[in-house]
Amino acid sequence: MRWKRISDAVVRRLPLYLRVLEEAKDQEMMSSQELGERAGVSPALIRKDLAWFGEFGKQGVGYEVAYLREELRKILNLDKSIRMVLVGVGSLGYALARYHRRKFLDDPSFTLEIVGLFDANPELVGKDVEGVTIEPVDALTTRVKELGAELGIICVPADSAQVVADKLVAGGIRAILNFAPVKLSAPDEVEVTNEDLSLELQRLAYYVTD
Amino acid sequence: MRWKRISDAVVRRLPLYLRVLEEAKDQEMMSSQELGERAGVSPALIRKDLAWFGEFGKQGVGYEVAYLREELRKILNLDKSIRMVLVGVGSLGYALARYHRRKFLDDPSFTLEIVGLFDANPELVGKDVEGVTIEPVDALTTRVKELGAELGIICVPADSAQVVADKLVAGGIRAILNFAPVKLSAPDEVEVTNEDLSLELQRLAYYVTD
DNA sequence: TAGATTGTTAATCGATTAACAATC
DNA sequence: TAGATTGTTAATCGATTAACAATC
Repeated sequence: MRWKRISDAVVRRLPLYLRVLEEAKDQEMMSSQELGERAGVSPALIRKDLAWFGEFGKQGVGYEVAYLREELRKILNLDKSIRMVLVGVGSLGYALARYHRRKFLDDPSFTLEIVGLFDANPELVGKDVEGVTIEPVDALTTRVKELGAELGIICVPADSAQVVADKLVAGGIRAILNFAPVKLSAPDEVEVTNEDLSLELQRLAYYVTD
Repeated sequence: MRWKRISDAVVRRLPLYLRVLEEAKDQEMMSSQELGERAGVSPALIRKDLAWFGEFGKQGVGYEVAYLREELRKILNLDKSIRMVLVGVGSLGYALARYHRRKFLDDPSFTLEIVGLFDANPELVGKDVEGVTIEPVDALTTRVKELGAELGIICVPADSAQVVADKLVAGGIRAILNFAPVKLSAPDEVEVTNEDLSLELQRLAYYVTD
């Protein structure tokens, strides 16, 4: 799958469409109209987004739910297993690890697997979280290589986040989800998403005017 | 403070600017050039963003760090206390509650206060998290009113998120940060932000192509 | 066939960048 | 004063919407 560079705005909506299709398992066909209503997006935009990747619909009829769902899974690489590591098993890291491991163990169609957990605290090392043992963060780079991990989740404090990111990158990670409140620097090939909850709350405070 | 409707793209950047200014406490002045580099935004955009709210700089010199910082705090309502409630004290809710309570108790300039915690599980009710006691979710609406809460954080499972949101809205909440994997519906006056971690991971999977 | 809906092109809208006069 | 940087306007860029021919 080698498409031209697709805008992030487009990619961001695809998982949303996928979710709507997965929630409509009972249904045979779905129009861009209906998909749009359920996803909160205009029908024109949905057709335009999908057009970047091919032609998936039938004029006069709409999209075959099962077919479009599988095509979206392929586009998003969700048709194959994706290995992830999570670094920093504090309360947030633990919550995320537990949630995703459970989802992975429960649902065979959920292909995002946490294969490694790491922490700098020796007291946590050796502990088990839903079938994965916490390892020391020192050997992160080599372990990422050994595990073949492609996606990293950072839940460490702000001051160690960049060091961890560098190690993940050195280990060959392709994308990072960062919960530490810092702007990480990484090579252009590595996709970094900052999930900064403090920033988000401060933003919402703006809307709390009397 | 009654500005015309400011674009969300603008508001979203303000907390970022604020953070840079807070990290430069030692510094007297800062140009849009420098602020831009540190925040990862072009200098022109910074000047344009700030221009929506007034004139804060001096030509030929730049911005006074302490002054702009306080002005941004006023714009974002961070100069006054903001009361929040969090609903759903599972592992994610617990992690967020603990993190924010500690930050609030540690740092006197951090004005976002979690004043109420709620859960449907009777076993959790009565438990304490960093000085706040978990209450039953039944009385949510009246408790939100009593506490004067303005901002709500939803960490309940997907199937109860909309019910909780409705109760928060009925209680007079102004903004919601939603971690449940569903698109919530709420009146236009209520600002809803979805922090959907599964969607985010699925999006990142797109960038993990070989 | 008649009705409906796609894929796609053109029009619109909004956000970012470039440029520069004003001025500290 | 000379140099620098703001605030602001005009130009550009990109994303969304509207419209419609193609076609199931």
